[in-house]
Amino acid sequence: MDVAQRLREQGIRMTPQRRVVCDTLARADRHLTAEEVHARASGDTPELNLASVYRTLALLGELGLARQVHFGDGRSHWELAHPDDAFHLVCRGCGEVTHHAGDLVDRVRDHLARGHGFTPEGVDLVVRGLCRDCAKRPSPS
Amino acid sequence: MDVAQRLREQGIRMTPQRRVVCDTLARADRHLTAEEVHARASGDTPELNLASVYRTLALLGELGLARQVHFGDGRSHWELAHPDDAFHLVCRGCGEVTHHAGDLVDRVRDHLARGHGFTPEGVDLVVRGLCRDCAKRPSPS
DNA sequence: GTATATGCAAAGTCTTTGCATCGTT
DNA sequence: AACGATGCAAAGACTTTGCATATAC
Repeated sequence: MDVAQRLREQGIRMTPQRRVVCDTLARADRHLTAEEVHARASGDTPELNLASVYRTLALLGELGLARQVHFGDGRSHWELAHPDDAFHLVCRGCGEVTHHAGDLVDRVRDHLARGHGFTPEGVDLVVRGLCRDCAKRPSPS
Repeated sequence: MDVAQRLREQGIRMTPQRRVVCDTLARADRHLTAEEVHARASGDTPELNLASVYRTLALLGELGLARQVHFGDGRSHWELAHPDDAFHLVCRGCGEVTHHAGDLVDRVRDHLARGHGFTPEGVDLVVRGLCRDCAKRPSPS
């Protein structure tokens, strides 16, 4: 975890709480809400307050170390920032969220870069629908 | 406005409040939050409660007549559903949100349709960055 | 006339903030 | 030792809900 270093460079302190939040995100198999980070991390050593989770997630976001994703359920979901710009498939049936690799996000960037005058900084691509398994079953809606 | 008809088909009643919300969305130059719809519509004839705005927007969303977009500011923004699947450019500088036409959203659909087992129902593509004007000025961050 | 929609106010979620205390540097 | 981070609790922002009343069909 080079987060400690990144923090030190910025004159920001590393604390057990921040470490736990980072580790939890790193270990996560999927995107976590603040509440979920808190739940998973509370098993760990230090007491961890939900407010601190929110503060840490915001901090990681500002530093570009974590990314906030909106799936349309009214909450924020977080993941460690990836170098590759995958996008998200959210299944309406089982709620599963999967990454989908591809160059689509890059293509969006390229497209905009070509004389449209808009400088893209972040691309959020979320596709909602039904995953293979849920499409087979009788539709949940 | 054929919304009245669409509602009747579903056995749902048309009311002045619902009409006002639809008209407000139709007249809107941009995506409106529930609060904004309420503010703009309150000048109109009937009393209009914010709760009814929320209820109407949800209804229109279910019927596929309006679309809910998340710009990452914690609120929902609404627009009448377009036939064309444009995506959204959100400027970090001035907050302006513009539609950007193109076949990118269609390409996402096509891509997924080709043997990935995921049935896309809705594609949310939001690009955050700086618009032409704001990019010229000293960066706001 | 009847079932549905509205208004109002209260409650619910998710998130942020103020402030005293604790802990990293 | 000093300043930033945490915990706690309270407040804030947005949205939903319960219930009596009004109203579209």
